[in-house]
Amino acid sequence: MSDLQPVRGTHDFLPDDMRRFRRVVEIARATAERYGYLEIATPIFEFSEVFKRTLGDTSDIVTKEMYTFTDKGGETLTLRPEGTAGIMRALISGGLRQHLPLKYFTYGPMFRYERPQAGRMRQFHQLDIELLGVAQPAGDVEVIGCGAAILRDLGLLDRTVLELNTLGDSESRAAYRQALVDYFTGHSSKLSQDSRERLTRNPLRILDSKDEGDRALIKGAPVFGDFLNQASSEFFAAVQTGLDTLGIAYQLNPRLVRGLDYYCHTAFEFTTTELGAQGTVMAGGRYDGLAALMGGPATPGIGWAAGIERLSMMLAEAPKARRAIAVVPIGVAAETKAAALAEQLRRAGYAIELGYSGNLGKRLKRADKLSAAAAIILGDDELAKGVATLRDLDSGEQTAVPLAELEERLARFR
RNA sequence: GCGGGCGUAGCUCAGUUGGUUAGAGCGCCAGAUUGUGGAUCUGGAUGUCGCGGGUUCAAGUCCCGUCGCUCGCCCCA
Repeated sequence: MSDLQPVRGTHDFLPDDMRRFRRVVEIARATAERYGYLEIATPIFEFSEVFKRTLGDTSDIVTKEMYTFTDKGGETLTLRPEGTAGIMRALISGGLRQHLPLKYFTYGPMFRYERPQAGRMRQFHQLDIELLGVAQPAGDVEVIGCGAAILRDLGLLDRTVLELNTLGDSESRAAYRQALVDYFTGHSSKLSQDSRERLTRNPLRILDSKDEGDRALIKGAPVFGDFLNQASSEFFAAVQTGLDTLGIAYQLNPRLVRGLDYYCHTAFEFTTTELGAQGTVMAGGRYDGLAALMGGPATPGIGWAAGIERLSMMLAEAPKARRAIAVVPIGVAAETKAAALAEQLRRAGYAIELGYSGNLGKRLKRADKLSAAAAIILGDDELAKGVATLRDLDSGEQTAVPLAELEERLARFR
């Protein structure tokens, strides 16, 4: 393996990629702010226990996908595979419970040792929204509504489908889980290899199997609705009513399951058919049991994570870079003057490109390549008269402008 | 972790049943144009043929391994 290759599953963000990335983050941040979510950031690594305890011993993330290492002090640390556990840790360790309810927005890199695929990287980036301390279904509705609003503001909402399900409370889920295990154990000889393993690890996952044989069996499987206790049913009904009120379209998907153990009640995913196998663009749910799982006081929570790269891929075009203005000196004397002028204009708020070498033609060519909006040409003729030649690079028109008036005459190229 | 497809110039690709110095378009550089970009014309440079090994007189081409990308499974955002 060459040292000059990027590490498998990582990639560089070049300016075009970075502008897409920033558009996603900036729109998400602005929209989340309108919903009252405040931006925070937590470390990208934590003590491994933070993730081990919360994500469940059987999840693939914990059993084979974590980037775990020992630091020089002998501590076992893990590069975060997801964002929620770190935020919950911050809530507990920072004594933030006294301020509940809390509404946080964050984004940043996550790390999972997975087989890379389009839309699936070993270092990838997520947006994250968490609403902590709200046990009411109104919280679920707001969190989903905020996610929908971000997708709408990105122009992507009508290219996704919101799938919705409930996992019930722990009592309902335990009963249903047992019923599923009983049912599938009775037919285990007909189950696929994958699903036989899921039977012990995460039986709910079998419902989501793509195997044809499994699907036939699933048709006869117990239905979760029959196992939801009254409280869980009412909670789910309230969430649906809330979404209806806001005019947020969704499809009920009884096979929608969460990968992580701490979820309960509402589970949802915004999915698209445009990204191949990695169709989930934003997903989340309620995690009332998480805080207790971490050893803190019980604190209800609901949130979602969205894949920034996946959203970026759906953006039709990279946003355009800001168009600069090129300062083009001709000759040694002008060169010095140009540097000073460039600095002056930058301080005044303009984006200035200063070619570093070459004659007039070369520098204009470079300005054109950068898609500069205008060029300020400074030569001996101009210096003698105390003017600059201002050239509009779109129309080709150019005029002599006294240096003292340059700043204001540039305003239309800002 | 499992299965399929693919790696030739910066990019998109061509390269006949193995056969001399590996090609095209786009892009890049230079000149036509020493004070005027985009268009055009002329010229130029592209390259460990992913990497390593094997077969052969001879390998971009065949075989094995490996790395990477990709599609699906798994998992998940």
